[in-house]
Amino acid sequence: MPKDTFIQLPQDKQVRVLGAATQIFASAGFDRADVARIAQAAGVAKGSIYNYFETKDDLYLYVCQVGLKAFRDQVYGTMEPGGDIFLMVAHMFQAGARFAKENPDTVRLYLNLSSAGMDRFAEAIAPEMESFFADRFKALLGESARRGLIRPGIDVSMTAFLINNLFMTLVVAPVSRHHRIRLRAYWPEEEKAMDDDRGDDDRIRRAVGLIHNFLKP
Amino acid sequence: MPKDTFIQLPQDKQVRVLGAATQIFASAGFDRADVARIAQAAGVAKGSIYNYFETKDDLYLYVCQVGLKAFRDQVYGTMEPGGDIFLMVAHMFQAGARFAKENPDTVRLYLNLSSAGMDRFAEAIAPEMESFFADRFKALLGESARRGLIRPGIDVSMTAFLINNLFMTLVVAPVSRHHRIRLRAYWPEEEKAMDDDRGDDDRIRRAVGLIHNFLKP
Amino acid sequence: MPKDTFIQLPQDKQVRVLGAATQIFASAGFDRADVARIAQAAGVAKGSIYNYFETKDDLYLYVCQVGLKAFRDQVYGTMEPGGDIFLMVAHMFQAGARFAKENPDTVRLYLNLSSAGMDRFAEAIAPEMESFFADRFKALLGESARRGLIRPGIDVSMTAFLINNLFMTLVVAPVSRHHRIRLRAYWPEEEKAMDDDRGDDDRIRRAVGLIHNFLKP
Amino acid sequence: MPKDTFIQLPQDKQVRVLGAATQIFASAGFDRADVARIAQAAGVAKGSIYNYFETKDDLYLYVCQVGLKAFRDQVYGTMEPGGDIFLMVAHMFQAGARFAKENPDTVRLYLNLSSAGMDRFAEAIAPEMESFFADRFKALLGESARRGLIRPGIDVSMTAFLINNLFMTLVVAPVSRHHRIRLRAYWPEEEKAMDDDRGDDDRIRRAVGLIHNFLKP
DNA sequence: AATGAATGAGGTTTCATTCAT
DNA sequence: CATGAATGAAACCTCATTCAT
Repeated sequence: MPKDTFIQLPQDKQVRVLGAATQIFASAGFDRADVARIAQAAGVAKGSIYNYFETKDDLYLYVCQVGLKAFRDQVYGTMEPGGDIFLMVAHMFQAGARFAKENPDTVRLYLNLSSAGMDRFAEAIAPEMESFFADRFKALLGESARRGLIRPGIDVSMTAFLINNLFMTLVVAPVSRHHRIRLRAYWPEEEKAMDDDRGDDDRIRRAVGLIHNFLKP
Repeated sequence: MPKDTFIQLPQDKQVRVLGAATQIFASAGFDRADVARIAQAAGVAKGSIYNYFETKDDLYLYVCQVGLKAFRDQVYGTMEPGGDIFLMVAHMFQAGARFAKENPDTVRLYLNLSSAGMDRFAEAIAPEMESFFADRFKALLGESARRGLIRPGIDVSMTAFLINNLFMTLVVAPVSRHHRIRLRAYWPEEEKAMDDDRGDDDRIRRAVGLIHNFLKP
Repeated sequence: MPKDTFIQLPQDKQVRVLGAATQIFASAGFDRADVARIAQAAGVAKGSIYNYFETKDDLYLYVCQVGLKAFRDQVYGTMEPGGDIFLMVAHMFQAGARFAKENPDTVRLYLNLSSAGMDRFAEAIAPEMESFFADRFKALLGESARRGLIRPGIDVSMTAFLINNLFMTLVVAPVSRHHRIRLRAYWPEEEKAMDDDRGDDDRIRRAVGLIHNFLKP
Repeated sequence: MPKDTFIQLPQDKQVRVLGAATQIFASAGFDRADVARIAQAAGVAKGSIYNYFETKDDLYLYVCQVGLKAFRDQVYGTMEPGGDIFLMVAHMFQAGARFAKENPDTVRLYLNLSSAGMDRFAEAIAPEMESFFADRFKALLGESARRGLIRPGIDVSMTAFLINNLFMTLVVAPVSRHHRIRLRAYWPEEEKAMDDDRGDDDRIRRAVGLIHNFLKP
């Protein structure tokens, strides 16, 4: 959805623009994000942004798409129906945690999709995005069940959904202030270590263990 | 956080203001919500809103607090450390589903807390809100474990967290367009019945069953 | 088309706003006219203009309507089917000339309706405006013919049109630079007296005489 | 006023640029006309326009001059002091009508000269343009009067002016929406046939007849 | 000479908040 | 206390013009 102009830009300028937009959209939210500030942060003129994208909406959409594609590649990239589901789950949570640590702003863009007034973006981005994981993981679960690698009689859709929920709440959500507060409500002893990711890592490891126990035959 | 003026208002006017604000904040989001439109929808003058609340922020905060208190009362209200945890979980999911169906806008206000630019509201509202359930449910789990009513050796914090997550994703989240899209990715056959709550109810019932199986000794 | 807010304004503020808008629209044209400058000239805040009118378009439309109504009242006001057509024509040209001298900006607004990009305004204003004179004058001509007061066998529509054209080119048009240049092409000896209206008055008197000769039986 | 660059361009590119500019200036008006869109419509780069002309103003001026020269050649071209004034008038109205039908955009450019904010263009174009006809026609009238071919004692300037006015309002003006609305006010029965030129042609024929009657001795 | 990306001033419109009535 | 007009700071977007390639 960028104009050709943007596509033909030198890579580094593209990166600067997307980076600035990601950062500002993620911290201010779509409405409070100022295109002029994005331009300034990217080191280009305000008008140039509009040479690259039709509207602020378009810019937001594209920034999301690019960010979430990177996320998908890094996190779900290796998922194949014939793969080992236990390895897969472990990889997914670890890769997700790494991605979230390195690109918290991108992850925030995803979280914003659930907010009021963002429906148009959710509509444009979410269907493909969410189906990507759902379809693959359901296939993987089905194939694993058929081969007797996991507990028989499992509800494939529900299981895939629950695992993804765990992923969302443990890996994705913690980039937001609100979810960190939630976590603190359950593990108040970690209050001091807000910026310490060991708590996160530990929780993730335990969640992965829990899933393994739940899945194994 | 309203001014005294608001407190001393006739009940019905208070209700009108809070209702209008809830509806407009929930559908437009905080930034796009127009104080003038809220006033108009409430049938009061724009200036009156500022007789009742210091700022738009304050109004938002109070609307959230009132809404979420109602939510809490209705959903978690009966939770006591000595109660039956199985009944409690069942009640919580059912009451939550009913509340969400009857007050989707209030639930949306809660969801918005996770968005970019809403940190100040999360900060003000979430700690008490989240602890309310976390503390009580952890106590209930602890007491139940001590009395041998649930499977021994359970990780209390993690279990409470997971159950709350399930609640969030199955009961709370579906009020948002984005989450409905997510659900459709896992249960695409329900595509036609987007507005049909039978799917929701069924998922919730199964989730409650799942929790029971997980908890029972 | 103004909002109620404008209608309920003190007369003098209404006058100031309409006056400023007329002046600036007339001198700069719709596109180059800056709402901020209109506000400033009217001594109100920029935002206030938008309390009074939905859009710049609406403001323009209303300014035209008010101005042209005044024009109509002053120039065509006394026209009645049973009146004396010779007196009527004389009055019309004299009153028109006076109005144009006293309110050149209003007259310019009318001239602008013929320009590219102004179709939407022409569409909204012209039909009623033009029919007002056309209908009345055709009725007057018809009645006069029936009573034998004017030359028989006259083409009523064409005659009304031609008289109105004369009015337009001699009375209305001279407020524009372009038409003054046209006039100079036909009466170059008056070059010195660009701001002198004696030339205008003289032409108008002669035109009225010409019409009388043409009409009289 | 184009740069040499433009003059040395292949004919067809010149034609494309002038055609595109004419079309867009005429439909959008000077201010709303976008140089980029003109370039695109002409199939040249935006920057190239500025290789051809100093400014947008210059482009507009030149487009007008070229268009109006064509108009003049086609309509007034054959006018000579010794010619037959009756033939001349008939030719002028017919040729004008044909030109307006074939080049309405060019004619619109002329009409725009009377608008607010276009004075600088009127100043540059109109004096020569208007004098061209005025001088020649006055000479023709004078010569005809001297030779006794037309009614004696005629007011040459006023007559030339009135004939030109008729030409303007019947031949030139109908390219504008506003003037078509005016026409409809006088001949409402033609409402259905807005795009039908028979009404125009008929009116023009009658006007020519009227002029002949007026002029003939 | 041709191209089209870059620029930034400028313009319309919105809206939280104030304040006189 | 209610009202709603007034305010002006932003914010999105446009576009004439420049300039490096």
